[in-house]
Amino acid sequence: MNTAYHHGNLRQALLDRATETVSEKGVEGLSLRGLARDLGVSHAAPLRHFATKAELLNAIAVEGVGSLIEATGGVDAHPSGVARLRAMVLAYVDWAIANSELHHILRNPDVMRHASDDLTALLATFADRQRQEIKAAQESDWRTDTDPEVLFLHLVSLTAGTAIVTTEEIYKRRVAAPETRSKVEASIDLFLG
Amino acid sequence: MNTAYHHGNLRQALLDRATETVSEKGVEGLSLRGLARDLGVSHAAPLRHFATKAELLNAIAVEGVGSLIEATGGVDAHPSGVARLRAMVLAYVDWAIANSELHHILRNPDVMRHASDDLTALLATFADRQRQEIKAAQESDWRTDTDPEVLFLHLVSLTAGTAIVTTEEIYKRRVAAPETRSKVEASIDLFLG
DNA sequence: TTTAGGATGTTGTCAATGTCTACATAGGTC
DNA sequence: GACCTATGTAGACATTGACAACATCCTAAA
Repeated sequence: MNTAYHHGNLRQALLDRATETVSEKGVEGLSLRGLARDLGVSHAAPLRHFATKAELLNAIAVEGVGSLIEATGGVDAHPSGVARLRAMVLAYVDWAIANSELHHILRNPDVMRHASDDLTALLATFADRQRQEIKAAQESDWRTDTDPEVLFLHLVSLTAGTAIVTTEEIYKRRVAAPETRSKVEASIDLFLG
Repeated sequence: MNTAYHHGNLRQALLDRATETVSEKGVEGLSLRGLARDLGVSHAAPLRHFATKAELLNAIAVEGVGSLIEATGGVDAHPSGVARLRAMVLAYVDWAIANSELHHILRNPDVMRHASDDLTALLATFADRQRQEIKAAQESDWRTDTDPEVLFLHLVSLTAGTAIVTTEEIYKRRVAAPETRSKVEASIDLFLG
């Protein structure tokens, strides 16, 4: 039960604290030793759970994508294909806003550079879901004359782009405030409406 | 005349080599000392030009945005507002594909975190240009019934998203290949058409 | 109940790195 | 020809990622 030795649950504590630190000070600002200090363990303790810094970042990303998939999963209640698509995009953006630290980590090339098989598999799962929703929407008579792959490209671009623009500091200030959320909906509806 | 001391033009050499290194090994993989070794100068020589690693990365980003602005600048020849908008978006995406290293650097939170005033000013310039093109397009009768700020949000999201999706390893494989370029055009036209 | 073995932490160590300080030299200016 | 500044060098230090050797707790098999 909640086993573990001196600490209790070091692995999860590392993940949590690391997520905070990265969102505050970036990947550069994250150090395994600093993490160990924060949690009151010895400098090498983290290595028992993550052999390398990249491995830790990757684990955070896995958690993140899992959370994203979960957040965009409660979509099945909606009837029409387009409504589901819309709900999914908005759920994505809302998730990115609510979990901007995780979202930033997923966007960080230095994290994705070392993506594990687990992680890429999860991302593939999510992409499949998007493709599937496109198909369903087309079957319910939405943009039936357009190449599904073009719609997919558009969806992914727009979704990722919107999440970034509403989330990253550099854009946030310049774009869409105030009333960001309602503008996001209007923007999405340019595609889905 | 190509002045300078032992090296010749260390500053530019640092920028160039650093850009290469970052695109190969990421920001984490970039080290000032490694850079110095590559260029055959002493370990502290780079500090004469960039007091800190962040400063170097920032300088690269400034170069990058400058190049982007230049690349999207040859747009004025086009007549209609929408055609100009279209040309600008495609120029952006093409630039991102042709200069994916620079594009990645601009997308890296660890770079943007330390953005200088110069850099943010350049980015603001680019954003202004985008806003202006939207206005021109609306004046030539494109989507006149839509809030310009919503169009701006949509444009920025779609542009950034498309560049990312066609450029970053994780997406590239899964989206739009083959014939990426023609799909990109088709996707953009869903918005501009 | 004891005990072997794995999981988890600790301490010690090493090379590499960012950054600082003190020193050297080249080139242009008065 | 004597300075001054830009540029580069040499040395030093704290921090870091990573490895190895050792310690301790926990569990399951005997």
